[in-house]
Amino acid sequence: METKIRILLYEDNRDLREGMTFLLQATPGLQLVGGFPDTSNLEMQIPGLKPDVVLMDIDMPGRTGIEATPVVKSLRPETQVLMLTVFEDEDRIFQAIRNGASGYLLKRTSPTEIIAAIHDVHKGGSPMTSSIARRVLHFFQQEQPVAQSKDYDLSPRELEIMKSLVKGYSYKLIADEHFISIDTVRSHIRHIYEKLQVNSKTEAVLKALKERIV
Amino acid sequence: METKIRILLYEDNRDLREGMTFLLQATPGLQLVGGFPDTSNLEMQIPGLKPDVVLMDIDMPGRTGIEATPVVKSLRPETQVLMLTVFEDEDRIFQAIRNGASGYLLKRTSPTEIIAAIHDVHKGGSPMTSSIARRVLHFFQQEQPVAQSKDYDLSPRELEIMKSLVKGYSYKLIADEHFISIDTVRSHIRHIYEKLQVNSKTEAVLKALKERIV
DNA sequence: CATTCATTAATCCATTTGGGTGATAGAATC
DNA sequence: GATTCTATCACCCAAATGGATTAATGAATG
Repeated sequence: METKIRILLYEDNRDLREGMTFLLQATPGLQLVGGFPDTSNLEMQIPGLKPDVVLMDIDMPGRTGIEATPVVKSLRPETQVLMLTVFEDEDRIFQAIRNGASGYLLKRTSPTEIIAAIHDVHKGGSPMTSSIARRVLHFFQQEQPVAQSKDYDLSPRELEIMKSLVKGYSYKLIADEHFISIDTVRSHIRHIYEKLQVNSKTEAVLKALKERIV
Repeated sequence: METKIRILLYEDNRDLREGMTFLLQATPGLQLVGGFPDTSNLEMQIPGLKPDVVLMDIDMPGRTGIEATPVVKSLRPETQVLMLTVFEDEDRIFQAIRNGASGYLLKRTSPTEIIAAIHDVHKGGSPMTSSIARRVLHFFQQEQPVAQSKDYDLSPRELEIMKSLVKGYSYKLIADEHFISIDTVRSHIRHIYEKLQVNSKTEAVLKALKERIV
């Protein structure tokens, strides 16, 4: 065993924090470098303690774990944040993930699995309680299945124009971008509308995004 | 142990298929109901064999596992599809997930873990190799962190109008939808543009979607 | 009570967009 | 060689949109 994984713990519940502290200190290969009940001193603690992995509770007084996560990532991008919480609602899961969390465990996870997850996240994996993973996958599955995503058969040029539309450009801008006249742009766009069965820029853009045409 | 989990296997490599067959048959609690080298007879096999869990390879002759997955889900929605493959590229991962896969394991996963994953997916979880999970999370992290998602301070009414814009409605439609005059709609929309710092419907809709205002 | 904000509405005007129609040239297909 | 598809451009017209301004009402805030 070369260097130990440096762990920093944020958890406001005293019992839980002490339990985790005990667990982490008793585990070879891990080094607990700190444990705090709130994130008010993140800006000092992260650069000072240089943790490899931060175990982050969500519901804490002051700055929540969700708000603290992007701060950790900006202070020290190589630090991996592992959420360890009781919340299982999609909102909080996705907020945590979008904010830079690399893993998401429920507190009922066994000590063995928590230790495994710490190693896992440190190696570049993303440990997740499987019910959390299901919710994450569910998010993707609300979109169109790719196999039956219809082919609208846009020509190469029409696709380019479509992309410009999705950038929010006006006809004039698109014309300048592609060095063609505005009437040509309009001509392409009319063909696009016909193929997509829409009749306005906004509808076309929405359809293109939803059905992943661009 | 009440009823066994019914497993169906699709894998074109003969050695692998036989190895998996051996493993699955030797495991109590699981019942292998079939193993095939291609998905050409899905439409007969799924309703006939009523599998609880399908183990699906991606790269097969004829219909690939990615194309077969939505067919399985439409033939028998309660069947869980577990991808078992060597491909680790984001495209295929996301295609499989969007098409309805409930788990995604790499073939180098150990037999013990594969068995655990089958139980897991059958219980409603989503087992994923942690490197796969990392890629999935990475997808979300390309978006704006929520904590610093600016608050554009739209009024309740403006938010409603915004939502209608995102549905692709014209001014006239929005007016009808909310029983107000088209001029009122225009008034709200101008305020929205000012707050979002944009100056067209498409830009507003794109910004609303990207920054999750709606 | 004065001020601010949200909601409603209107008018004027310029620009953008959408629909109809037609036309030309080159490439590809049959 | 005829046909079809793509990309280009043009002209006309109507409808939709965007910008500037003004204003009345009511609710909320201070």
